[in-house]
Amino acid sequence: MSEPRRRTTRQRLAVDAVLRSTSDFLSAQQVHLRLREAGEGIGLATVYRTLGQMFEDGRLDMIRGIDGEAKYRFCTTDRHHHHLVCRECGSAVEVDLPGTETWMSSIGGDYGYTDVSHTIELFGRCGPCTTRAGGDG
Amino acid sequence: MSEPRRRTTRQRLAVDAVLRSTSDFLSAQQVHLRLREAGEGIGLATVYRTLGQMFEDGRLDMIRGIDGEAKYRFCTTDRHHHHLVCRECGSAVEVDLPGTETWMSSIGGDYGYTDVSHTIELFGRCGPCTTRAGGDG
DNA sequence: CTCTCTGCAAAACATTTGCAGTCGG
DNA sequence: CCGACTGCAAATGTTTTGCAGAGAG
Repeated sequence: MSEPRRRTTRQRLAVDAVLRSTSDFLSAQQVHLRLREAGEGIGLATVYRTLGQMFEDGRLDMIRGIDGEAKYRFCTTDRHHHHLVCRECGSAVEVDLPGTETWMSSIGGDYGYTDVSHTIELFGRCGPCTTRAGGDG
Repeated sequence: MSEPRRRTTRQRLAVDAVLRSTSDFLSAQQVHLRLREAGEGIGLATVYRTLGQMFEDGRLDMIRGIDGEAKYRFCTTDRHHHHLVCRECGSAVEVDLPGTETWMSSIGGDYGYTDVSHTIELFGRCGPCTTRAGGDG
């Protein structure tokens, strides 16, 4: 029942550092690539395992990209919140959707559902990318 | 430019029938399994291709399950809407979230984002499953 | 010393693609 | 007849797992 103790290893610190160095969501593959580029010797499997553990420990936010791959980022707050992610450059901002929690739960109740959770993801084009893209997609 | 003509084949009709026989979201694998069980000779690839085409033609709704796999269901309405899916049995109901479209767009605008789209998925435990599960999760 | 963590490669999965034969219109 | 459709299997790409050795506490 009790979760195993987590050790402080170089690999773990490296993954931690990569996530801290950006505010964007990164997939395990992306984290692994950055680590390799930085000269850190680390296996892909280790990155997957580490990310998964950090997520379970509640230290990371996880969203699913449009293709369904998991992407992670450090939690900025401990409150439940959502993200507005740029479809082009990947930058993301945390957005607060006041009243959503209550609203979603009540809707579930209307249909007789209990233990309702939700996934809300906003995708758009950020200011810089909008300017860059111009009027034609 | 013009999309290719779609032919009426036995396989296509079979996939169509499976989707019509339920109100739940089914993955390509699930559709394939049901077809096989029903004695329909059909390849997995064909199911994937057919489902993909039907989705492109706007005849199916697609959501991503918790594990990230694509699941499809017939569109009941042509309006944009969301789904409340039972985490245990997979049954789903379409829910209308009045004002959400406008709200989401305006939030995107607050952060300088344009062309904002959203993904909202509600997961819960339906009435029957709640009763069945009791107090222990 | 003990037990978690690591790396590598194979495994497990979902989904896509190449190709030659089939069949709808 | 023409070419879209089909099945199969190989190819892809992501994530998980088995196992023996390394290192944290």
